[in-house]
Amino acid sequence: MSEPAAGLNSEQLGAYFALIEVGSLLQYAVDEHLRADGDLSYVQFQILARLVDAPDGRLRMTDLADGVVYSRSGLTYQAGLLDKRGLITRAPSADDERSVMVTVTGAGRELVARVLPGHVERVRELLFASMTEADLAGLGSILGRVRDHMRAVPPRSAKPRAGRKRTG
Amino acid sequence: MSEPAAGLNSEQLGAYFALIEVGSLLQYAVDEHLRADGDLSYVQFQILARLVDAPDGRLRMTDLADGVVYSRSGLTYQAGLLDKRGLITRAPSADDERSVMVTVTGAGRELVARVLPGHVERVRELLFASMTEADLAGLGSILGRVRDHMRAVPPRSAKPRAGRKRTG
DNA sequence: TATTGTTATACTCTATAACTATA
DNA sequence: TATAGTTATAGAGTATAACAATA
Repeated sequence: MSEPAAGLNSEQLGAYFALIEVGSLLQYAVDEHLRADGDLSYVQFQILARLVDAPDGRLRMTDLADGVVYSRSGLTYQAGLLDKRGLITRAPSADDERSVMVTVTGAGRELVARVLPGHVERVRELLFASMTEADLAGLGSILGRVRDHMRAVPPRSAKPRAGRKRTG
Repeated sequence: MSEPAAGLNSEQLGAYFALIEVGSLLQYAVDEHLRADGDLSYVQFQILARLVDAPDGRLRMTDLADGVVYSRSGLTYQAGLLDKRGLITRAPSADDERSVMVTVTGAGRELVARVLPGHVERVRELLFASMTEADLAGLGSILGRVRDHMRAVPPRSAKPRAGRKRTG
């Protein structure tokens, strides 16, 4: 990597490493907080947060999996844990008997509300404390476009990110 | 999170989510490639890459752990895997008999050289393809400063504390 | 005593494949 | 046949604590 790196100049390489490192450190920090403060993994928090944001606090398993980028079985596992703790409920959908609707319970909402302040506090402290207004605008703009691009790029393996099952 | 989020404005929230998502998608993509192309996890690749960059291709276990931000035992586990595959060697340090020096082997260097082109290709395709020169300069500058800040921030109470004090 | 690293162990998480049931 | 989800299972990875050796 001290070499030209066969396609990335040193400025790109630096930005790439910084992005990976910042993302990792940030995730590590918030994950630590969520576990200590709410006994939640980051994934579990994301699931709950999505539900809290959803109309009626309800989403199909598949929609959740699409968002969290998990295998179905992985989501079933996590949903099982959240269900056991009374943070969500699961019931067959009325529209489509194959589907399962996941709903946040009051306890789930309360837990999210409880950990959210500390969560955003960490984020602000780590990510935004050292940024100017211009930095924030620039970062948001650039990363927003990058994200859109990433989502648009067809996955190499040519299958939808949602259910990536190797060989079905 | 549809609420004011108790401390982050919507611009900050958007930047935060974009950062997490971009970082995750990027890591997922390169990890997938490294496994398919070199049977390496991202962590293993990082270890090898650091060694390739180090003088004489050698580093102490502790220095590696510091860089990769893992527990010692985790690094020992990963080093064991790489050692078994002949990609690194381990030997007691001459300076300090407690230390273990890790060295990349020729096979290790070859493997890194083999996967690197595809690796950077993915990064360019996903991360840089949609960015302008100005974007790159801005992103590198901002994230570089954020990383320095994150590294400088004293880690919150490690863990043993039940209720975290020391809010600043 | 503090530091370096390994080992033993337990646990979390994720993915694959086989399965059921609905469409 | 295709889709939605669960289950069984297996494997990778990580953290903790106990440990040995060296400083």
